[in-house]
Amino acid sequence: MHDDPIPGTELFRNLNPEKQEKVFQAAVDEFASKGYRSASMNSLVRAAGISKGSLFQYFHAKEDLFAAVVDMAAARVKRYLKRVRDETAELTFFERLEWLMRAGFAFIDNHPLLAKIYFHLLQSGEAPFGSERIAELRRQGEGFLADLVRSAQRRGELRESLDTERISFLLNSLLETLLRAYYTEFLAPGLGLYRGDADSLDRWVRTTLDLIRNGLEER
Amino acid sequence: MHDDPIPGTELFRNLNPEKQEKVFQAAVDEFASKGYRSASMNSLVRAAGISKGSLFQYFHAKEDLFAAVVDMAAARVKRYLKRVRDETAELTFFERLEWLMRAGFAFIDNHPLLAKIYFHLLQSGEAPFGSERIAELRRQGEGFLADLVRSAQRRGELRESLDTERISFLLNSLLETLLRAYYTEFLAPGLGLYRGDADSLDRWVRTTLDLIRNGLEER
DNA sequence: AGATAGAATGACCACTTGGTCATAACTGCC
DNA sequence: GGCAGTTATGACCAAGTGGTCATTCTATCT
Repeated sequence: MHDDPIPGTELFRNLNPEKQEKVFQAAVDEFASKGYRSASMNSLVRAAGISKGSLFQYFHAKEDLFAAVVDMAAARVKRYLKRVRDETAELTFFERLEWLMRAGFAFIDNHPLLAKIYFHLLQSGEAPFGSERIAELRRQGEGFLADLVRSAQRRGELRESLDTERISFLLNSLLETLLRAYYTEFLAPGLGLYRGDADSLDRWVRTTLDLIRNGLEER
Repeated sequence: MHDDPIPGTELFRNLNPEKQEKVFQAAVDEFASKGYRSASMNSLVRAAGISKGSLFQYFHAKEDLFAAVVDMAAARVKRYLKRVRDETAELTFFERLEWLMRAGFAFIDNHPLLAKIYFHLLQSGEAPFGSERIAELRRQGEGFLADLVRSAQRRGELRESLDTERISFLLNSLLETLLRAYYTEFLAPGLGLYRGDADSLDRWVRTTLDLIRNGLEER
């Protein structure tokens, strides 16, 4: 369906797809559960059931393998953002935000490991490549939100006076926290967000949207 | 002024204060710049100018040393929260929030390394002890915000219908992101928050408070 | 069956890790 | 000075790291 370009050395790209998949999936598992630094090529190799020599013939270095995994995660996220944007073009700003949140939860349900890698990178900055790449990923997410805000302003749904860029950053921060807490145990202890069921997520979505829409002040 | 209890073994507690300070400061430096896992006792020992044997006589394990550093950071944060609460008791909710944010920036200016350790722990969960300790630190911060919200509700400043706990979580998320981005380069690329000057912080404070107070909807 | 090219292997390398412990150095007391 | 008790030291340990490469295996073609 989505022909992602195959990463790695020519040798790896010529491998039969099942073996490619097995190796790549083992890498995703390893990086998702331990992060870049603590991920171990030895344990990866053990899990994938191949020899260390082979792995290093498929990817020249740990760094390259991680970059390939991140590329894939980022591409998936981008596709999901694009889909939300296109499918909600006719809706109001707050309806679009709601869609975005629910699609985010669904994305985590469908790709829990990729989501973990993606958000972990965004939050920790722990990566072999420079932080420029990370900043770029952030801009991608916030730029998407900024587009939503601007087009809502044009339609008169949001106040014209808003500081679009800063507001997008703050919105992004709210959504990111929510999504991270959905799969991270200690982020929202006792608040029913971690692995929450549909009802619980519903309340979170409503509460968050209400804050963003109306603020807290009594009037 | 604040007599924090001295951590470590009896031997360490009997050391002359300058040496205590030298060792502890080296630990703070190391954990702040590398996080728990990647912090190296070898490099710490080098920086402190003592032998490895001595360090392990002062603290039995890396884990103990880290716990001592975290205890100190958490105690400082707690004191700073208490101070804000007491000194702003007469102000309105939004004035108090503003104080809280500005005091947060000042805290980072005064204790950049401790702040880094504290927030890194809260965000990454990377610690030798269980996540219960981390959850407890989170509850401390969010509980503080929840108190502010509730007392403002009693005074009629905020809507009664608010979901206090969830709102506190969201507010905490906003403030935490802002403070983290103040000392982290890649979190808000190109938005003038990282190491921002007084004017820039001013805009951020105003924009954030405006969102929290009024929301985004045109009315 | 034999030759050849391509792929798989794991012993091996230099290096780092947290932690130990026999020994050495220093201290105050008689 | 000689002794005793305390503190400092760094060589050493087992385990782990990312990465290499000479060797072996395997599949294909003649």
